[in-house]
Amino acid sequence: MARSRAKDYDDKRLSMLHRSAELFAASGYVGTSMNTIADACGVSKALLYHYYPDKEAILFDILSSHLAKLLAALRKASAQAGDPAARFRTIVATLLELYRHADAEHQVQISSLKLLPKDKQQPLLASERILVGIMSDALAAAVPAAKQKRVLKPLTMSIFGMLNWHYMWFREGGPMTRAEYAGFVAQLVLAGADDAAAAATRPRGKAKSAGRSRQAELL
Amino acid sequence: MARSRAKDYDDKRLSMLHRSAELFAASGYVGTSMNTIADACGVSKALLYHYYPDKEAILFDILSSHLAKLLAALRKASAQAGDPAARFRTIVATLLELYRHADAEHQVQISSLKLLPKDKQQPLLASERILVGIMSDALAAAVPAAKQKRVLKPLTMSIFGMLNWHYMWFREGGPMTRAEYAGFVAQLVLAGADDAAAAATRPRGKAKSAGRSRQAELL
DNA sequence: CCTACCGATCGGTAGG
DNA sequence: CCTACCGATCGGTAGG
Repeated sequence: MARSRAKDYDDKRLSMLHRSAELFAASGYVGTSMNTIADACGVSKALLYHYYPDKEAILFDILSSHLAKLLAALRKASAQAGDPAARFRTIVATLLELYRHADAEHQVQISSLKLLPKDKQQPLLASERILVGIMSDALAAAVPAAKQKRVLKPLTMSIFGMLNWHYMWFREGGPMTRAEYAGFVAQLVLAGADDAAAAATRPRGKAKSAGRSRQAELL
Repeated sequence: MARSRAKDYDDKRLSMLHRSAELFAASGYVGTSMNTIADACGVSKALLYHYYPDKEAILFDILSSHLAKLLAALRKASAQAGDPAARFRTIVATLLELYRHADAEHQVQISSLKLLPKDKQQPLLASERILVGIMSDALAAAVPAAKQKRVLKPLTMSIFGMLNWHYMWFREGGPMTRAEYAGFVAQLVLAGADDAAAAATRPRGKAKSAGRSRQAELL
């Protein structure tokens, strides 16, 4: 029964990984002891050390499996057929949907990735950069202004800002569904980015309204 | 010389507070020891305990003085004369400008406020709620769609998402100045929010372009 | 304002 | 001889 044993082993490992992420998210990485993790997972500390050589390996596994999931899904979404705007919308919706059960992993990524030694950070940061690149490429195809070099990065990071901040306030059963909020963010960008890019070239300008600045852009 | 003694005391306290925020931002609250803080500030641990009764008091002071600064500046900005769009732009620019020298405090707010006991969190969360309220009010006045109850919170939090995420990527000397990025964010919202609000009512819709969805909104 | 410490708890490992 | 695990405890360091 080596096969089913291995499966149990992996199920248990994944469940321990998620529980650890929840504890790290709530109390911080250093603030969560191996004893606490073991207790919360209902295993002995010795068993915990059977799965992971040390605490750092747990943190690394949380982040690398989280980022691997995001990367696989966004690669798939960005390869879909259809026009650039639809592809951009799909990428935004896919990312927000992936966050549904990964709030803890997401918070750990934000606040604890930097606690790893540099050499363990490196492959994780590389994955993050690829994710950003997928979003940037989709934007450059879907939004005219995003083709300007000075606009692409701020616009890309604005979208990650909106999506990556959602864990702070978004609640299931709130004013919008998850899919609705994804549509909201995507459309905010599709409808507003060109105007925003024009506005950012003259930050001291006293444009009286969005309408006026839209006209200015069209000149 | 009680006066200048008091001044020195306060200068020293503020400088220790900022240095502590930097250490907390880099290594986490639990991951930063009182010995490390004392060494980094060039004082003995005993002197550190002369300024603060315990480690928790340092964290609380970092957050409460940071939030007090934000609150005072945003109250002033929201009281300015002018049309609603200009006031909204000013609020966004003010917030981003305040973040210029407060990256560490900002990161500590995001990742360590929750480590305080509930009763110490409470006044800080109340300040955060007032900040959100100032932004919401400015939005409701400047953006037609923001008057819809289901739109106001997601839109408000999208703006905080963009602004509060900037520490992750924004660098002085990058593609945009701070003021330019503030103008970019404000205009993205002013030009795109009404479209976005319309899009979020039918997230599965396959609108072919921003133009089409703008028309749909006007019907 | 320092050195010398404390009770407790940390991450990690022993024997079986 | 291996793996999967346990109760107990190691040497060092934390906040105070």
